[in-house]
Amino acid sequence: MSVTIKDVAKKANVSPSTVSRVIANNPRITEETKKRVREVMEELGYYPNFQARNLVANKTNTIGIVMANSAALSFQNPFFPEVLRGVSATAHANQYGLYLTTGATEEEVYNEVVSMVQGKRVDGIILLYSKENDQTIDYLANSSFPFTIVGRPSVNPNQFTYVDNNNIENSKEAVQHLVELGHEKIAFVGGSLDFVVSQDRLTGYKQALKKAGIQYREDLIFHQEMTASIDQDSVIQLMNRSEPPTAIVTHDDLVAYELIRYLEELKITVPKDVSIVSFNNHKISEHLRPPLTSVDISIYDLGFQASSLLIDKINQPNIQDTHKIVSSTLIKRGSCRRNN
Amino acid sequence: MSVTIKDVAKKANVSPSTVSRVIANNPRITEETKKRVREVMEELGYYPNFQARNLVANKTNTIGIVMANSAALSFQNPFFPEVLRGVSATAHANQYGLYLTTGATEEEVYNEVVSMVQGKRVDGIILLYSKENDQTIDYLANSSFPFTIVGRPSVNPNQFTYVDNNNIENSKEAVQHLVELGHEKIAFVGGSLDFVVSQDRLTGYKQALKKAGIQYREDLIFHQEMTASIDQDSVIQLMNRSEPPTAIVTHDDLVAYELIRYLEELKITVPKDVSIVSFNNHKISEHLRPPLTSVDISIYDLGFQASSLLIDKINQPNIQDTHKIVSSTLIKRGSCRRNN
DNA sequence: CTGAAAGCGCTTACAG
DNA sequence: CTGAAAGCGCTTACAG
Repeated sequence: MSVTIKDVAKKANVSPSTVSRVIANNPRITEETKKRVREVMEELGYYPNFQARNLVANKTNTIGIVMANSAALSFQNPFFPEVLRGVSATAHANQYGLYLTTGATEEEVYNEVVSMVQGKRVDGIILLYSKENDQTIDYLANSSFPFTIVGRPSVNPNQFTYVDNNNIENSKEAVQHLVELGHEKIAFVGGSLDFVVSQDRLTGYKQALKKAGIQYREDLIFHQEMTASIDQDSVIQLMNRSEPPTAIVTHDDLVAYELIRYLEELKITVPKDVSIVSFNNHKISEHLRPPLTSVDISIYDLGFQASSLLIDKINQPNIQDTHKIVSSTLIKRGSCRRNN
Repeated sequence: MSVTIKDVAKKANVSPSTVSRVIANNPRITEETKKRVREVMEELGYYPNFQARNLVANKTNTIGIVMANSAALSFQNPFFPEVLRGVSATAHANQYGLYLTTGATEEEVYNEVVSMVQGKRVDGIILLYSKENDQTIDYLANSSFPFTIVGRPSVNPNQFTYVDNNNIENSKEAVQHLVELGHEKIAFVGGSLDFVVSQDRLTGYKQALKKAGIQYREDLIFHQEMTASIDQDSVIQLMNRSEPPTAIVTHDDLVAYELIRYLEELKITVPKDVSIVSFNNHKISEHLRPPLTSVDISIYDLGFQASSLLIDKINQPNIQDTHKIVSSTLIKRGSCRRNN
């Protein structure tokens, strides 16, 4: 079998306890002993068994990453790799590994989370989403287990530690940009309203309209449930309205490009006939035609901060719940034009 | 503290061994006893401690995912989420979780892998890349630890279990497509030559040229080291050659679009002036302008199969090494045109 | 069909 | 400064 602490102890003529203390770099051990033990460890190729260590230390040095609903869908969301990149940076700097849920349904994800927590598979959890009436978040909230959320919790925000953008403000700004360009018929294509981010953006949209004295029209609002793809028929419907929009707000750049394509098939050109503002500012959006006006929500930072806050919580269990608002910027490019 | 097997045993008036057997659904336990024990487990909210179970069972039900060089760069590669989606599907179906490396350098990744293996943190490993002279792959090859590779190993392929596309053939086909359209000056923008996939595609490129009787020109070959972005200066250089290319093969769709943008700045239009064939067939490529001719390499499948093969290896340690070639298709779209 | 005991590989008071 | 012992929460031969 593998080399254990006993093998090292025997060969170095010390007790297993001493070897353990050398690994922990306990100051009460002589430098001399340490040196000798370390040489033997090297020689034998000793590596600590994580399971044994985790069991007694009650610590795993692992962060659990929980995706919304279905792993499969999350992987297709351009948000995911970028937020993970941010999470990974902090995790790595603090010697944490990453454990991913793979559940295909909300129910499965919930069960995975419960077993991660109760089974002590991870030291803390990052929820990559915030939605209403989510049993996973309810469970965590009642568990006193360290976790952070990417997104504003739907209720009692000051009882949670989370990171978020100011989504209401972002959306308001995006719409105001269109209003300033003379648009009044502005459609809104958002994600599922179960997600708080979608709710907030819709709120910002409404606020901007109100401020501009524009009547809110239900028939210009769309919500994409679940899928990462937009529905072509909805686009056709939308543009066949008696008063079709001259501008559209979408919730992701790739969705925006898909939309642009469908508009094109209807002989509608962006930005000539319709202006578009989007969210996420995908790396490729500045290089595409038309270059997309998009809100950069600092996805990397969201992940980075969520991970930092979580590690703080793990290390200081009684730390107060807090939140961080990550900055956003509206990047103006060629997908918007003054409405004549 | 948490509820343990002992608590359940006491309350159910059985021994811890029996509780353990109920968890394992051991057929030698009466249905009656099982029922009673399960009720108590439910009542007490018992969940098995993974660390303890893993320690004694010497099994973690976790797959380690190893990315090339740097986690940060891999996260930015569109290949990553899609291959992970495939891996996740099989893993989930077989009740495995996913553990991700976060290393920032090749050295760090190597150390993470060694400690994952020796520390028994995972049951098997999927290498998401194959490159030459890689200490990680060498280590795994000598360790008799279950692992699979996404990509053809650079040496002794039949001593490894891996999945791959037929990259030589794919590349050859892509180039032949351009040749058939009358192109002779065909540039090649590939990834770092350390990666076997890049080598194979270059080989396919050369084979296609040779077959068509076209002279190979070193000055039309570019390799992107590490980064996910193309270098604008290289594009300028390339197009300022005395005999600039009329067609370009790139290794990723998003790279292709970035390239197209830089060409545009030089007043070079795709496909009018230059045709482009790419790899990966990104979901968005059919919706963009120009729609990209791209080789669909079934990334999801690569992940799915790599994961399947790995789980087979974990369950049957003496299974023979094998490999799977995943199909690819050249998807013809609007980025190529006949050379006049 | 079930239990008592040993053990997985560590860590950590408790002694000395 | 170091060691012997107990214990983390499980599983699994070995008995009966």
